[in-house]
Amino acid sequence: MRHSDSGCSAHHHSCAAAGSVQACVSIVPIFNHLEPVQLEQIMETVQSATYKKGETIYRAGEKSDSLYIVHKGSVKIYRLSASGKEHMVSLLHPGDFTGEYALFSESIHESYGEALEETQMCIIQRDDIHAFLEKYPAISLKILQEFSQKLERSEKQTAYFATEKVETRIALYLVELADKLSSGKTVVLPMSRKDLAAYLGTTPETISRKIADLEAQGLLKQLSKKKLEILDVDGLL
Amino acid sequence: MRHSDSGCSAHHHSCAAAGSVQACVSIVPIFNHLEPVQLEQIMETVQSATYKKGETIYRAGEKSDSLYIVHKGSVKIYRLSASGKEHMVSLLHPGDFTGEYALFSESIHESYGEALEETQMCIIQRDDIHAFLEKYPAISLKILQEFSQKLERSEKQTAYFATEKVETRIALYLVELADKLSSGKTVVLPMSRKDLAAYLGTTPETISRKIADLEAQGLLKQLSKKKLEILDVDGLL
DNA sequence: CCCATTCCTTGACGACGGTCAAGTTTTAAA
DNA sequence: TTTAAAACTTGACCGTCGTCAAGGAATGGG
Repeated sequence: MRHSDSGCSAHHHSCAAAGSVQACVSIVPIFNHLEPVQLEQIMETVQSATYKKGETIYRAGEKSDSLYIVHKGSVKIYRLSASGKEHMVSLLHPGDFTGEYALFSESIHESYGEALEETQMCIIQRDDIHAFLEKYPAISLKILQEFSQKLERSEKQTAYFATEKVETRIALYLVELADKLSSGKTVVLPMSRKDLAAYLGTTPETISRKIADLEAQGLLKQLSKKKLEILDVDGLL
Repeated sequence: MRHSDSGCSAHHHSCAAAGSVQACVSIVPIFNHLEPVQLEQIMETVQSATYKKGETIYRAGEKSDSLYIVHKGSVKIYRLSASGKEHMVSLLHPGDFTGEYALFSESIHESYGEALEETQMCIIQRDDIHAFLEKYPAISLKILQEFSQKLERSEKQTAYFATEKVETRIALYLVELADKLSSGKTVVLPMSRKDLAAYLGTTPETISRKIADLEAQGLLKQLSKKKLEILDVDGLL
């Protein structure tokens, strides 16, 4: 097992030896089913890094050779199109990970990772992951499960873009959010209009307008910029 | 290893015991690196089925518990949106597979599979696959590679839909096709305008119009309905 | 070969939503 | 707290593209 320390000395973000990193590994679905002994082995190889709000974690074009797990904070993954438009791929919270592509083929990042707040990441090198997979094949199955779920969601997402108009995509997003939070009927938007637009493939202006329209139709109510009360779920669909 | 014969007796498509199924397994990237002995074991568990043009292989809502590998012919995978619009997810050719989601979690199909011509499929049951993965962990790595590639492509696809307008998507599709076929500058569209529209998230009318526009701009030339000569790759991008 | 069906193309029209701009509110930094 | 910057909203305008409709081309079965 290689104890690489690359990625720390040469960067401006702060790094730490694996200290309270334990939680980081044990909250990830990929690893959280493992025996304590195995967990400990993995934790020995984990790098930790913290990023300030707005700081870039990786950028498109850079070599990609590690798995990033969010420990604390949140991370925005986005792509830039040839025409310079931003598309947000996903928003990562503690326990989520990124960099999967790198694990199984030499590759470079096609997306950007950016901390949305003070964020701590756990980083595992590809070679270390490979060693674990050989040692504990059960991990492969877990990763395969995660991958197939991600794939399923990504294809569903693509289908939405291909077949639904913006208003429908926004409505679907709000309903999905309400389901996920299951916080009654009040939804808290987890990001700015700009980011939401980048996620849903539209513009901040259209988001504002459509939410206003939905409110005018009596389907929801804006409690504040970020807080919406869903009044009629079926009407939204 | 279980030798299920479900899916044959009860259906109207024709089935066959594993006969000339050998090629089927050995052409798949997932398996083609295995030893002959291992290949043979897998082949013993393979079901074979043939479908006529237009025949449905599986539909959304059905239980999903096998991996489908295309042996001969071609298959269209598509989704139907709530509003009834069709989105083509992919077009499968010999060596391609589908049904991956099912392999790692109890699940039902979210898409439809339809034979576009006389097609022969090889079918492997989930339980059999699982047994192989435990026996030969190397297969997991291969599948993980395939998955991460599919995931990468799917996210790129989503980004296109989110950020590019229809004309750009069509142009990008043509260029990609030209690259893949590497057949000089002549491209043969592998599907009808209707299917192409379902793939690119637009309508047959718009496809016709945009291709006509591109021709008017001198970027390509229609040799026939399905044959296009790319005149200016850079102009298309 | 003929006919019916499906596929493709083109036109007219309008809706959806992107862009630009201006004004307002919120946020964060000094 | 004050001030600058960023975020949000709303209006006006217009380009892109989806819809509906009609005519022509290609395809396949009898």
